[in-house]
Amino acid sequence: MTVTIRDVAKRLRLSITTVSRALDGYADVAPRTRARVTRTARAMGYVPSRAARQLRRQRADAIGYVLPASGPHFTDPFFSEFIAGLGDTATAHNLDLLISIAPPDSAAEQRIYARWVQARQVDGIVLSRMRLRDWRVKYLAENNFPFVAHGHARMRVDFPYIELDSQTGFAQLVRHLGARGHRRIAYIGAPAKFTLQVERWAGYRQGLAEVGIKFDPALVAEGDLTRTGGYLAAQRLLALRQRPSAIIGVNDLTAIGAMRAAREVGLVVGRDLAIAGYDGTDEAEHTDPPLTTLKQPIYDTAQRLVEMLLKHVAGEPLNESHIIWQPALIIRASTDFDFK
Amino acid sequence: MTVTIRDVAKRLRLSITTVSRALDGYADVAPRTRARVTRTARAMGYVPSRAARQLRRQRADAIGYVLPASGPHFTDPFFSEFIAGLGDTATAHNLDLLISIAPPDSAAEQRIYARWVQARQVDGIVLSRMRLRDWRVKYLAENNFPFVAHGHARMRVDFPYIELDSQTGFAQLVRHLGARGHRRIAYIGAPAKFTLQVERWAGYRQGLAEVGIKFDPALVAEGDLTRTGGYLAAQRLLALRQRPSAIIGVNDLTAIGAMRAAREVGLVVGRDLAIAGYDGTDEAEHTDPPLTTLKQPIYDTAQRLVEMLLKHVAGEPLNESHIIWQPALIIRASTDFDFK
DNA sequence: TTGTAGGCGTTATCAA
DNA sequence: TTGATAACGCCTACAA
Repeated sequence: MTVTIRDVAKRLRLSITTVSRALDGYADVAPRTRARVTRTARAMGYVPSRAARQLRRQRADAIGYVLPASGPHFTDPFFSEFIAGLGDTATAHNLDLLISIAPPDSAAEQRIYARWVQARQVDGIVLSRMRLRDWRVKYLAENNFPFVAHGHARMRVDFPYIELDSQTGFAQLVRHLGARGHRRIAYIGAPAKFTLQVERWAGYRQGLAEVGIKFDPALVAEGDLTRTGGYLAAQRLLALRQRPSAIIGVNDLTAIGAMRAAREVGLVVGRDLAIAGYDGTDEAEHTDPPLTTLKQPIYDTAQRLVEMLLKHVAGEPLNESHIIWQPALIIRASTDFDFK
Repeated sequence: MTVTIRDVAKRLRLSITTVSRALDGYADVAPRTRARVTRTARAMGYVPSRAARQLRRQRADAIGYVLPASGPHFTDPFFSEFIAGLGDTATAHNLDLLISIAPPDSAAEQRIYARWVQARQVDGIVLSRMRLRDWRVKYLAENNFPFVAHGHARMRVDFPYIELDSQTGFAQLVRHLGARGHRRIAYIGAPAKFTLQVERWAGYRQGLAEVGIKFDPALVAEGDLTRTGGYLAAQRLLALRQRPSAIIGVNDLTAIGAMRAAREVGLVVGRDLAIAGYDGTDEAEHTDPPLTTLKQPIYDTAQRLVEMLLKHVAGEPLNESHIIWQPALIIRASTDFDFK
C-alpha cells in the first residue's frame, strides 16, 4: 500500500533510525548516506504518516478555526478572505487548517472546541467574532490551550489578539457624515453580546457627540450582520416619519442590505440617502453606488494571527501580543455628496 | 495532563481493553460495566486521541477540500456557502474538514494533494471547479484515492460527481433574453480549461441558435470568475461601437462586475442593458437592480457530496454516482424588462 | 556514524 | 464477560 519509513529502510538496508534522522536533517548522518536516503525516499514517494508523527511528537501540526455560521446561506465575504489568509499562512508553515462551522454560543460550538482540545486534534485555535463575555476564552484558558483572537473580550483573561480600532473609525465616519450636512444619522448594529457591536456603537456615539448631534434612540436598529438583517432593519428606519438622511451599517453586509431597502422605497443612495459600512471587502466596491466603508486588512490580520499563534504554541514570547490597527475610511459615492 | 484511556481504566480497575470496548459499544460487555465506564469516562473528560485512533485504525476520519483561491482577496460567496455545507455535514458525521488554499494548477496545489494522499491525512477529497483535463482526477484515480467532485472532467476516468446542467440553464436564459427583445447578447466567460466554462458557453451558443441569433465573436469576452474580471471584460464590451443590449456573466461575480462597468458609462441596468449571472448566491439578490441568475443549490450539493464521499470511502455502492441537477432561472429586475 | 529498543494511545486478536 | 498482548508508524535515548 502506502510506503512507510520501514520500506525505505529495507530498500536501503539501513535502520529505520538512520532513515528518520537523515530525513529530519540531523547532523550525525554521513553525507553520502543522507543523499542516498533522500533520493530513495523521494523516488519511493515516501511521506511520513501524519498520525504516527502526531502520536509520537504529541502535537498535531494543525490549527483550528470555527466559522460562526448563521445558517445554510452563509456568504459573508469577510470570512472568505479571512480563511484565505489562515489557509495560506498555515500551508506556508506546513500546518493543516481544520475548519468547523457552528452558530455562536450553540451547543454544537461547545462540542467542537471540546473535541479539538481534548483529542488534541489541533495545536492552537484562532477565534473571531468575539463576545464580551466569551465562554471560549474561559474554556481555552482554563485548559491552558493556545489561542489567539481577532478582537478582544472583556474578561480578566489575557490573551494575544489583533483588533481594529473600530471606535475611532466609526467616530471618524460620523464626522465625515456630519461635515456633509447630515443631522439624522442612523445606526444598524448587531446583537450586543458581540465585542464589535459595543465598540462600533461607542464610535457612533462618540462621533455624534463630536459633531454635536443629539443622540436619538429612534434612529437605532439591530441587525444580525447579514444582508437580510440590514435590509429588514433599514426598512423600519426608512418608514419613520422623520427618516434618517444617513445610515451606518455595523458591517458591509448590513449596509448592503440597507441599500436595497432604500432603493425599494425609491430613495437614491448617494443623493437622497447616505449609507456606509465596515469591513472593506470587494463586494462593497461593486455596489451601486460604491459603498463608503472602513477597510480593515482582513487577509493580513489572518496571516499575522497564525504567526502569533505559532509562536504562542512554541512557547516563544510575543513582542507584541495586543496589536491594534486602524481601519481606513474609504469614502465612496454612497456618502460622497452634500446633503440638502 | 490530558486524560487517556489508561487513566480511565486505572480509576475503574478495569483493563484498557474493556474500557475501549465499552465505549465503542461492543456487545460483549456487561451492561453494568458499560454504565460505569461511560459515566466515569465522561466525568473524567476522556476523549480518545485522534492521532492514536488514526494510527491504529488506519483512517483519518477527515476529509479534505482545496479552495481554488485566486489571490489574497478571495471573496466568492459561492465558496462560503459550499464550505458551510461541507463543514456542517462533516461535523454531523463526526469528521474533520481540512481546508487548504491553492490556485488551480499551481505547484502548491500539487503539493497539497500529494501530502494528503501520501500521509493519509484525509480519507477522501472533495473536488470543485473541475477542469476538462484535470490532473487531480488522474492523480487520485491512479492512487486509488476516494474522491467526489462538483462537476465532471472530460476524461476516461469514472468518478462520482454532482453537476448542474448549466448548458440547459444558459440556453434557457438566452431564450428569456431573446423573448424580451435582445438580439445582441454578449457573454463574459472564464478560461477555457474549466469545465464550467465549456458547458455554460455551450448553453449560450445553444440558446442563440434556438432563438435564431447569429453568433458574433465580438460579443464574447473572457473574465476570471471575479468581480474585477467581469468589470474589465464588460468595459471592453460596452466600448464597442455596436454594443450589446444584454450581457451574460459566467457566474454572479462576473455579472456584478459588469453591472458596475455599465453604471460607470451611464447605462441603467434593467432598462438600457440587461445583465444576468449564474450561482444564485445571496449577493445577487441585493444588487441594484437585483440580478437575474441561475440558482444552484450550493449548500445541498456540498452536503450530498460529503455523503457520497463517505459511502465511497466505506466501499458501499452508490445508487447514484452521477447526479445532475437543474439550475433554476430566477428572473429579477436586471433583465425583467422589454428592450426597445 | 549507525543501530536497538521503547513507547506515544488506541484497537483488534486471542486466550482465559 | 474480561484481560494480556501485539501492532499501527514514527521518533529518540542510549548503546554499539
